[in-house]
Amino acid sequence: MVDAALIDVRLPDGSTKQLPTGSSAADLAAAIGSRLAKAAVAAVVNQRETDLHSPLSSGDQVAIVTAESDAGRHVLRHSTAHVLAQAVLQLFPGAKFTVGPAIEDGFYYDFELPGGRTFTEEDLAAIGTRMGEIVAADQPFTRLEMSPQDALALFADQPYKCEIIQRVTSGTADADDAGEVAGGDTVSVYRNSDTFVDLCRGPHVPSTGRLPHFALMKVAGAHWRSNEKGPTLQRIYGTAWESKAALNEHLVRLEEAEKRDHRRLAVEMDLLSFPSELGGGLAVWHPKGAIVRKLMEDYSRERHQNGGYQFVYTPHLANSHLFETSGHLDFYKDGMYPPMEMDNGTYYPKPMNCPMHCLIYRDRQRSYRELPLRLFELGTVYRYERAGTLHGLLRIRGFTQDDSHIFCTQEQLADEIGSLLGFVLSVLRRFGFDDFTYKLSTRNPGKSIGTDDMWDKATSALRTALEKLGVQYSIGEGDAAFYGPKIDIDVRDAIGRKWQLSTIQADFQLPERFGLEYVGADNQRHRPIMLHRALFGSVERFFGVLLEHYGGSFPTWLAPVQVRILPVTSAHEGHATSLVERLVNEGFRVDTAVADEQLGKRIRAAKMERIPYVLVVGDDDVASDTVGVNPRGGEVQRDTPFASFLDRLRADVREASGR
RNA sequence: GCCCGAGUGGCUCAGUGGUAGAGCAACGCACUCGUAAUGCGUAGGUCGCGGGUUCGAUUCCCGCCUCGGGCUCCA
Repeated sequence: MVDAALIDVRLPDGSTKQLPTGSSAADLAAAIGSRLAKAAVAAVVNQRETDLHSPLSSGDQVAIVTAESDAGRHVLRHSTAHVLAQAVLQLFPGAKFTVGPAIEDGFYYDFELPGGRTFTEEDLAAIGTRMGEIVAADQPFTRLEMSPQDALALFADQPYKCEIIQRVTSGTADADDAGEVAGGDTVSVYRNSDTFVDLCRGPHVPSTGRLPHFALMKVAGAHWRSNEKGPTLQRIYGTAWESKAALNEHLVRLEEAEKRDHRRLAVEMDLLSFPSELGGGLAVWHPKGAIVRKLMEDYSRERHQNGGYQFVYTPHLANSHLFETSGHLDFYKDGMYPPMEMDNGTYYPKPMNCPMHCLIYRDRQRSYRELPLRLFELGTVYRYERAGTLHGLLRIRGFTQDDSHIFCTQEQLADEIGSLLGFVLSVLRRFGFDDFTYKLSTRNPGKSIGTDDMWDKATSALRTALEKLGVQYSIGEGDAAFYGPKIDIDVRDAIGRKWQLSTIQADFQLPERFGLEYVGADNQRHRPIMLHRALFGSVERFFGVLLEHYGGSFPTWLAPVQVRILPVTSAHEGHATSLVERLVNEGFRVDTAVADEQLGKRIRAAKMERIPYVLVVGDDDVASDTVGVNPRGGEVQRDTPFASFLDRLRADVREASGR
């Protein structure tokens, strides 16, 4: 006998809870506990996200979404975007609002202001203040569902909202629209007040009073529906969190990231520069940056040498025929530097090294016994990146790839990719990265060449390698290069940011286009498969990422200056110089600073330069061949025998470099 | 490429319709010092570039360049 006044709902832990008929998810949360009720922002009922106050039915599977979960923050941010929109519409009569989704760490909302007005910093402050008032007013988020016709009438003076409604009704909605509506023949809207209502699928927090921990971050231009030719809108970025502490933590993280900005550190540490006389996106390396880069490259060469690679060199320019053969001129002409007309031909700076490596392969007949043939080059390429996209070392026009092309047989493919993955990870680990994520990118039919069969084989070889490695990976549908599928490896840095670095790409197309062959054991001609792969990706970009990862404090094996020796007074300068010599003879990078400034000041200068070891030598040290060791981030140790310090230094370098 | 913002000594920044200032860095002198800033002094800028308005522009206007934040793009 079922009590009609009660319903049973199922909870995530498998238990059931009995509630009065007509109870909402909010009532359920309250019935479970007051802490949960306080943290609840939305609910998942039968796998569908919904508002906290939507009524439950018997048999529903219900999970409460709390503010400190990823899903909960997403709801907070999306709701805060509505508060932002309300504030802007109030403060800027005639403003049109478009879309305002939650994004990683925050949200944005795009507007069109009357007369092409733009937001200023002062506007941002005023908008923030008005948002605070809306939060204080604790307006409810009330969901309403209506027909598209009624919705069009409701948003009659909001052309962007009408466009979204029309697109959804006509069945041409895309991912941009999906967050905005309920789907089907019903349009859902959320009303906050008599004057503010926004098109939205939801869910939302119960009321604006739940949203006090927000901050507006910046204003930017953006295009309607991401279309470069569409209207330019004014975008406001903001962030919102479940607590004051979480918001502050986020702001501190941003500050930390700013301190680590590689462009700032590169100037501060005198590593490299971008002279405007050179042109945008082109860097020159100063001695201190160059030494670090050389060490990185040396390490790379050593690993490749031991990994069965053969080194090659190729020129920076090539006749246009080469890039016609490779297909680059068909697919990436816009991204290539413009051509030079010379003698009887047209020449282009190379955007990639692979065509030239194909020519090396094709120079003579190859036997299956030579495969896999692994060619390696630190090859400098030039790509015409659009002016607005350049960004320090991370997006640059002239850069050097640690580029390898591996020619192998179909049968060798899966194994080769497998061992490549291991090789890539082991090299990255030496640079302090140990948190990786993997993405398998698949074919984009409109932007690729080759047969389905080729693509299927290559894709499954990559997938097999990932599965053998036993790692989680995501699929980038349609993200592949035009010539084949790929695996991209992202690393997470010291402060948790993700960077895309390494890539392994299968290529059935270039061997075809260049007519590459090998003679098999069967004495027949076969077509090899080619793998493109880069570990650093671009040496410049990798250097920039490393600089941010280490915050400028390079590990000892990479530090431009590893040891600075400071004589306490001029009387100890001779001794300091002899220690420099002893360490230089051991292959270390060491210098000294004469005693014409006070010791404290010289120590401070060395610390600011992030030198791993500062050695102080005075009377006692001269007498007994000891040093005072002041290590970066450690405790000062007086009277350390020089020989012990030398051991420590050697161990430090060996450990950090993995050699 | 598009939208917004910014360009003042090597760096960080102040300032004004009447041809510019601070701190740090550099250099010089004195101090010779035991673990994150000794004192005094000197030098250094055609105020991003070009044009216009003005008796006079670093300042106001226009164009360009470079940089920054986004959009788009990223083989």
